[in-house]
Amino acid sequence: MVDINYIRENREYILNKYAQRGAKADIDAFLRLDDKRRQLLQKTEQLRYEKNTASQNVAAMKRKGDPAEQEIVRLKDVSQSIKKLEKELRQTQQEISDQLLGFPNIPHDSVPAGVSEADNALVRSYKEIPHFDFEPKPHHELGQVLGILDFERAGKISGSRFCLYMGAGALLERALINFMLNTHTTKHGYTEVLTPYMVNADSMRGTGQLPKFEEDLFKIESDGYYLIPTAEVPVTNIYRNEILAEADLPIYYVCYSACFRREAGSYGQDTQGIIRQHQFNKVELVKFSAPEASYNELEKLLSNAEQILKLLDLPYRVVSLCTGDLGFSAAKTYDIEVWLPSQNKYREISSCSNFEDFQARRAKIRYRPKAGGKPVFVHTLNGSGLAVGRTVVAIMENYQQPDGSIVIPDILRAYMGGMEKIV
RNA sequence: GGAGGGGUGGCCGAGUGGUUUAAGGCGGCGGUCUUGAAAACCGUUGAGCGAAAGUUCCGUAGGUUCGAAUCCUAUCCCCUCCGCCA
Repeated sequence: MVDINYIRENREYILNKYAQRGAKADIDAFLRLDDKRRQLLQKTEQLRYEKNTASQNVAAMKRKGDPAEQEIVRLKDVSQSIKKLEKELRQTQQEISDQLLGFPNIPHDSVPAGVSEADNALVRSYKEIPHFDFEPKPHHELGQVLGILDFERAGKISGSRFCLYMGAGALLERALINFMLNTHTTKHGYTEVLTPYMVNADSMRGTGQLPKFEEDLFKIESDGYYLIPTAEVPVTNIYRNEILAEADLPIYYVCYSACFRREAGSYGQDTQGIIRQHQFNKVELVKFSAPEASYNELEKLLSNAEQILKLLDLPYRVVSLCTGDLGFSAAKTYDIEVWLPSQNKYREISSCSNFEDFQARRAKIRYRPKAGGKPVFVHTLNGSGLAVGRTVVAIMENYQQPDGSIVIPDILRAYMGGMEKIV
């Protein structure tokens, strides 16, 4: 959520930034509504003041035994007016907050301007694009031949965009989860958490999935719960409606979770293999930071995620998303893209974002400055560290051998009972 | 699923229609005293909106009333017992 005062005071700047984003937001209509609200509020409070003081008089008169009927009759009118005004005020406020919840975050000034993926800026890349002496196969072919991925039976059990891992495939997925968690907890200073996979609507609103992106979520209609599309939701909401101490910051959490996405509107994309699934595993990094430190924390978080790919020795590049490609809640996002030989291109495997106070404002996550004074909204950040299924894809494709077997990266062997190769 | 009990400030806890403008305690902060500390004593101590006056907030949302923490309705959460259950 964007600060309403900030909108009031920086109309031009925001119009410009939203234009860069390609966001449709009628700021002027919004500001007119805000004016109306403040007028209503003033009138209401005046009347309430009158009511409160007069009510005390009635109480005093009654105590003394004086007749108060005349005053009571007059107050009846005042009370009616207040109710009318309050109703109008409530409606206006609701309208304002509805609109405000629909406004996207404002891109940071360091974000490159652009309209689409093609305008994203390359930050750096790691490792040469590998050359194969044979035609590299896609992971789903390799997986089916090796008997570690079974899409047909997954379709029978659930439907399309689900997958069934067998044997060494399941073990590889589990090994990666453990490897990632261990690396982030022991080398990068994150605290491990394990959260619910079903959350309420307030949590979804807090991180920005609701109200705008309901169609992307799985909902448990009978109970009003939503399946989390990322651990970002439950982990960020740990501190919803709380005031932290400045000494608590920064907070680093790492969380493994299954993630659930409806993938509405992506029909026909990545229909083969496990690139795009309704359910997938992810290890997520989440940070709560003081505002002045958050961009430095973003760089550190990004390099923590990159470290996983370096340890697995997979080729990747980092891009800074342009204004037009930025997600709704993010002020700045780096994507890490891993090389997939079968597609002959880089594919997203992690997305690392600074949300500044956009989520904190929605979720009311604040801290009290050491120096004293009013509570301040924290900055929230998160990034995949990494998407596990896509890491499996990258390993299978980059470590495949001419005979269709897959060499296990050194660092993972200890997590797989010493296994060196999937044959 | 059934029966009961309960949600009040950072925490505990009083408050069943009108000086509650939320008592009291703990904790925190400041001070007195002290070589320093503890103890004791004194003071202070929530959030939102507003330039301010002021106003709102007692789980949440409605309602009754001139007036609601207090009464009514709905709803969420927590606890106890019973049933079911990994």
